[in-house]
Amino acid sequence: MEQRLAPNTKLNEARLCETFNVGRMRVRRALLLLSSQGIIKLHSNRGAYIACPNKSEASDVFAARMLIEPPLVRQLAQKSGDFDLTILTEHIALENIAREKKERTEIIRLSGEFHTKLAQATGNKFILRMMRELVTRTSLIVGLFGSSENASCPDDEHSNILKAIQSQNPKLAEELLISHLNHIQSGLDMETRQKPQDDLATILGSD
Amino acid sequence: MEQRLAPNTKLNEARLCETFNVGRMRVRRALLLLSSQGIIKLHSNRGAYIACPNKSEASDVFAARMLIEPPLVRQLAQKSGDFDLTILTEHIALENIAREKKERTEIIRLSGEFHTKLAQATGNKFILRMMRELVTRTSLIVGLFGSSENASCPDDEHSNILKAIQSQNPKLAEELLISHLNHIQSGLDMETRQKPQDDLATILGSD
DNA sequence: CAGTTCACGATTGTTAACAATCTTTGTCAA
DNA sequence: TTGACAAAGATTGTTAACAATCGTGAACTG
Repeated sequence: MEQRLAPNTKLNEARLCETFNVGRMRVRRALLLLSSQGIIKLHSNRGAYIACPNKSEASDVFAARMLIEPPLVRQLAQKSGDFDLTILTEHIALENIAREKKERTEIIRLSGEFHTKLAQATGNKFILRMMRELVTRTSLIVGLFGSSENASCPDDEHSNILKAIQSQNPKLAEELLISHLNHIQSGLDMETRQKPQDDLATILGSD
Repeated sequence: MEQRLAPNTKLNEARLCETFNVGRMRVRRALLLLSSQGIIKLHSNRGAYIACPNKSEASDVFAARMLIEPPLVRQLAQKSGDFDLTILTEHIALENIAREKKERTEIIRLSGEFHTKLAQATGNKFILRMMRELVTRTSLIVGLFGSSENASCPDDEHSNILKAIQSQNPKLAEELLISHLNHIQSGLDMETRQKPQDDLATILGSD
């Protein structure tokens, strides 16, 4: 989610055991769950690799988000009184702080998390889960196809979307979100892949 | 999915090993995956149980479907030329056959599968996966709260939805689907739970 | 007789050794 | 030098034994 592990990076079981000080069972359970979410791919007898979405899968993710998120924000805006929007206002504040401090990985993480929290605001567990998956996959895709500067969402689009929701303007909120998703997608270069990567231990070792 | 296992049924590991002639590892992997999809619940040190959705979770599932499916069929109807609808026409045929033969479990399975195939028709893997999960959960819910006669979807609503899609009438398709979902939901009695159940082996043994 | 405690049995969680598979490296020959 | 082949090493998959936990029922006490 923070793009510290590039697609196709191999996740060695023994390495992970040492890194996190757990037995192989835990590691394998985690890998299985991650693969069920499409975050990694398990190749039989060959190990686990960070998923490397192709063009088709990438457009599937965006198509799915285009299907789900617009009705979602519309619903939030329509009955904004029914929902708890404080998570969202607090989140915008966090994003601003991170942007001031220029904490790159934090900005990336929060950019995705905003969309997750939109789903969270509905109070619907399933919508939240679906959104989590879609956002995670989007992170992977942006890491693969995105140019480095716009890896995060454009500066104040999140804030504007939230304002539209708060002012109970469903139409505007929906439009802003659609163009926001379009911005993200158009910032990608689907032809050229970004740098590959390795040396797993040093990356995860910082925890 | 066929409602052969009632909610809260315990899934004993040793039993499953015998039933399917596999080692414990396979069984535990399967249970972990099923729990990640919310089909079963894993209680620490106490085992796996078929999920037993409460009222809140049930309404979450229907709310999620209400959010996703209407835009989905609208999209199918708008560009029905872009999609392969043969799966759906063939499916309707299967449903009719099963209904003639009065094969109850088959009807239930196919009723859910229609909605899955709507998602499949878009060709979008993620939408398909989400729909699969939602349909599965719906099966559980119908099994729990549904009166026995309308456990399946009303007779020709699926057929009408498909016709609306084929005739490229997005508005009608969306309306039909919404009222279809409403029919399913209103057929539920959220207060009284249906029969519990046990004896796992005989149920799964038929395979 | 009701309620509590304890111990046993059953079931799940974990570990470690073993088996199977793949990758790599080294050797040989063309 | 390049290719194929073989053996060694590394990594994943599986199995079985062990440890920990929980539920149940019997025994005991008030």
